[in-house]
Amino acid sequence: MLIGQLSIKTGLSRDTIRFYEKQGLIPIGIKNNEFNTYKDYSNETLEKLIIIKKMKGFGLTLNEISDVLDLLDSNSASCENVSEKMFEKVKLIDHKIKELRAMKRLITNGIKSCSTQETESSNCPLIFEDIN
Amino acid sequence: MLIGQLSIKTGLSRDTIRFYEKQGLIPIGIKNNEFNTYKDYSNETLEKLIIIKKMKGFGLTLNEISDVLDLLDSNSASCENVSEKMFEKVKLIDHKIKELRAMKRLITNGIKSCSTQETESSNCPLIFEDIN
DNA sequence: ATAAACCGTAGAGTATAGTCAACGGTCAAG
DNA sequence: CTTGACCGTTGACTATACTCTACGGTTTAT
Repeated sequence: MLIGQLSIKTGLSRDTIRFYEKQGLIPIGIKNNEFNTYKDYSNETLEKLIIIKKMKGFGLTLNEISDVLDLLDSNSASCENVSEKMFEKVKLIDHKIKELRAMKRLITNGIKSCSTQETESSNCPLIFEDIN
Repeated sequence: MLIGQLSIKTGLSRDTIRFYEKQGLIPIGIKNNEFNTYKDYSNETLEKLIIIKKMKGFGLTLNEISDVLDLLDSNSASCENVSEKMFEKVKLIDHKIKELRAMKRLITNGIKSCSTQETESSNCPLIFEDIN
């Protein structure tokens, strides 16, 4: 099928599909018409795009999605292998959450030490004092 | 002082300092030597750079830091105003944490439904089935 | 005198994930 | 037969925060 059909069926824009094509997430469409330069895409490509959409919904980056699609291509997209990849992502998410919580603690501690000062000063210690 | 001194005193690279200068976070150094094109930076600029470093430690973006420095420039860097800015950031952080937790839930639910299947299939439902 | 160290500017490159515009060929409908 | 809808490619642009290179002038030390 042509890229327009792919776009309608997936809800992805043509530009986005072409971008994924260029990134190697989906195979390059085949030009098999002797009268034009239109590319033809297979049902497998459509399925890959649907998978990409789902994985994006999980918050995976395109690189991470690429890894999952590689499993598919090597016929090793078993629950075990896929779960493993997904678990790696969960660990990354946990790490980011920890970072954000540390950041928040740092700031709220700063605010606390700050609000005990008189508010009239235009030299708030939160920005002037050494890192606490 | 010259940029090299600024760099030594802050631990920021010259390139980074020049980048901040171009971004308007610090004022542009003044060329006041008639024999060269070297720029001179004030102590206020040095202090701003130190503040930038501290705010980066809090995880603020350069845009957010710019807002804080603006408070400083308008002589309104009171605890109240600074705390308000910081609290905005905390709200953003909370929002991101929520997003990440939702992402994690989605994935772990997927993994759970997946691991109940036999692991031999190379068509893991986690990537093939409709979004659950 | 010359080499090292420093200063300046402009512009390209990094990663992420597209989006948009320009330009040109093709296909289907009225 | 022409208009609109579709297709292709290339390249620029968005935001974030730098980093690096190239090129050329200056200052300092030996």
